[in-house]
Amino acid sequence: MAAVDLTTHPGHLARRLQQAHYLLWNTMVSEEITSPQFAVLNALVAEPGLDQRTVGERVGLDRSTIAEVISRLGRRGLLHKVRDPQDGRRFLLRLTDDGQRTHRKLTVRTARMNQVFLAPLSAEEQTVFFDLIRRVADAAEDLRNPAEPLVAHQG
Amino acid sequence: MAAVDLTTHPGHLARRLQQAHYLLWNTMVSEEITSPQFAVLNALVAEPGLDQRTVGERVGLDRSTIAEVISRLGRRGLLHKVRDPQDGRRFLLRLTDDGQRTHRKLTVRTARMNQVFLAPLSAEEQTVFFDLIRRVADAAEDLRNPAEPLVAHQG
DNA sequence: CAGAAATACTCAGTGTGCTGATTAATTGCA
DNA sequence: TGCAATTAATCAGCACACTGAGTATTTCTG
Repeated sequence: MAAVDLTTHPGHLARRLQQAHYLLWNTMVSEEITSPQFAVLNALVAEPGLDQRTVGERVGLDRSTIAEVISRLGRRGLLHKVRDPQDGRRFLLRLTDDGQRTHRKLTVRTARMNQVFLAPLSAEEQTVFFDLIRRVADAAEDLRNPAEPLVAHQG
Repeated sequence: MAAVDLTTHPGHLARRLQQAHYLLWNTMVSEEITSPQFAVLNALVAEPGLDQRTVGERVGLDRSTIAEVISRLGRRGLLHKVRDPQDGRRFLLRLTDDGQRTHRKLTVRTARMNQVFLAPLSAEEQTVFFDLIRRVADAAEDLRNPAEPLVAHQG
C-alpha cells in the first residue's frame, strides 16, 4: 500500500547507472581490467611514484579497496610497489611498460565506450549531466569531510 | 603524459555518486538495512508474493545477488520464502509484520535523505537530473537486452 | 508418455566497497 | 631522548554485483 517509486530515488538511479556502465565496459573496453583499475593506472600515468593512500584519494577508493586493486594490478605485472626510502610506511607505485601500454590501449576504447554510453544525450545535455552529478556527489562528500573545520575564533 | 580527465567519464561519476549516496544512507537511514535491501522490501510491499527472480528484475539485481539479499532479509526475520505449490521451482516471498514496519520506518527516513542528497539542485534541476540518468541507464540496458526482437514483417 | 528445452534457484569464483582493529613506522612534544 | 600521537598499510568481516556451471522442476513437443 505504501510502496514508493524508486525511479525518483537518486540512490537507486545511481546504482542502475553504474550497473549499466559496468556491462558496457565489459563488452566494449575490457574483461580483464575493470573501470576502477583503469582509474588507478590513469592516476599513475598522471603522477608516477604516488603512494597507495594518495592514489586512493585521487580515484575515490578507501584504504582497503585501493590495497586490493593495487595488489591485483601488481599480480598482473602492470605496476610495481617499492618501499619509500624516505618514509618506511609508504609504498611508492609506478607503472611497468606493460602498464603504460595497457593504459594507452584502454584510453582509446574508453573514449569510444563513453560516446556510446552518452549517445542518448545531446551535447548540451551531456554537459548538464556531468555538472549535476558532480555537484550532488561533491556536496555529499563534503557532508562527510567538512572541508574547513572553521577554526574557532577564540579559545 | 596521456592521462585522462576522469571527471568527464560517466562511469567514474556514477561510481562516486553511488559512494556518496552509500555514506549518506548509512548515517541518515540505517546501518542495518542497505539501500538494495530496502528496494526489495519496497517491491514486496507493492506486490506481495512475488518470486525471487521477479523481485530481482523489479529492483535491478541479478539472480545471484538477489538470492543473497533475500537470504539476509530472511535471517533478519523481515520476510519469509515459501515454495510455490503451483511451481516447485519458485519461492514466493512475503514480508513479515516486522518487515512491513521496517519498510514504513525507512520510507520516512529515505525521503528525508533524498532531500538532503538533492539539496544542491533546484527543483527543475532535480527533474532534469532524474531524466538524464534514467535515459542513459535505460539506453544502456537496452543495448544488452534488445527489447523487441523486431518480429520479421513476413515469414 | 518420454525425452528435450526452458526455467528457478544454488554454488563457486572474482572483484568492488565499507568499517573496525591491528601493526609498523614516523613525527611531535615534553 | 623517550613516549604519545599520527599515519600508511594490512587484515578480518560484511555486503553488493557479475559470470559460468550445476541441480531440480516444469513445460513443450514428438
